[in-house]
Amino acid sequence: MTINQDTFTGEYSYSIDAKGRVNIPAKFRQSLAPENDQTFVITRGMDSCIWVYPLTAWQIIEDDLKDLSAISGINRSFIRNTVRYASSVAFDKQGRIMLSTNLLDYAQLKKDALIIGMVNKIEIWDPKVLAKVDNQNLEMDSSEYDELADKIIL
Amino acid sequence: MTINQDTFTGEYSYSIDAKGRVNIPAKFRQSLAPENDQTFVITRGMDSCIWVYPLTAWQIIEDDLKDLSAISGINRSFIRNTVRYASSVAFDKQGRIMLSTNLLDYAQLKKDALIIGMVNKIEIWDPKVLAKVDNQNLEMDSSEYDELADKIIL
DNA sequence: ATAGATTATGGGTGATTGTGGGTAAACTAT
DNA sequence: ATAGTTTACCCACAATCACCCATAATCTAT
Repeated sequence: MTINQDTFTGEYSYSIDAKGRVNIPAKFRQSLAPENDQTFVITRGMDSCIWVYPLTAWQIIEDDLKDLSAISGINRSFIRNTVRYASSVAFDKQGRIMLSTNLLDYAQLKKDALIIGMVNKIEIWDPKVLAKVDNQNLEMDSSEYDELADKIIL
Repeated sequence: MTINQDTFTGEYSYSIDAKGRVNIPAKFRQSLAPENDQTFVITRGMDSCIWVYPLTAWQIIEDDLKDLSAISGINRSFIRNTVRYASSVAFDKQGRIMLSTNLLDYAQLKKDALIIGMVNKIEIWDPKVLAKVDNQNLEMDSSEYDELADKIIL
């Protein structure tokens, strides 16, 4: 039950209420380190989903970004698309966070939300959108995939 | 009887109760190293079965995944597919773990469960499903087998 | 073989969790 | 300022889960 702190795994399906709130799975809340002060940073993901970081993890990303110059296009793109939409949110007494309409639109979220632990962060997906992306990934060149699978032995 | 820690062999047949709980064979619980805190990580296996890892073994996998940059799409997809169905579970005072309906459905488990030691992990099968897969494997020639091993991730 | 311990399986109950909604404070734009 | 809107905080309730106890079957050691 006590996994590594600030580490998230598993898939959970929740619903977004009329006010734009989603529940953060209890397991995720429990593994969130106390230093985070029950706070996450939500932002646009690089896929059509919302990324949710523990506050302290995000602070490290910000520090790293300060050291990056804008020479690399990927850096500029990352800063523009990711940092730009980031905001910190604490969860309420019921364990929910509020999502801005901006982020909801970006991730095409309506009623149902799929919350997936991605080890160091959390992703919030619309189920249909994720299914589509999954299919696209199946068609992707698998040699890189095999390389990864060689490194990480299950 | 001094076996290696976190090493599992043998086949046991158990029943899943109405609440979705299965017993972990006493021998397996005893060989689980104390650092695991009586905790396993369960996830989808290859074929229609559930994989059960000692917690510390899974943490090594997670640590490897943490080193992958999320800028690469293939990395994100790999991480997502690897951890998506994983969750950590401690066994209760009677030595049982709870299986989510998601995993039960995936492995087509109903009442009877076959628990098999796979050296570094444990597999949970529905007896009929395993029998079918065994037959398929007999019909497969070894060249197909090798090809598959290259393609299938994990 | 017998007694004691361990194991497998079932169930009960209080606590937690997910979800909805209410209300008052804070903010916006006229 | 005022009306309208949004946000923060509170309460409620049903469903689920964690934790405890009970019992029968099996194993262990004398």
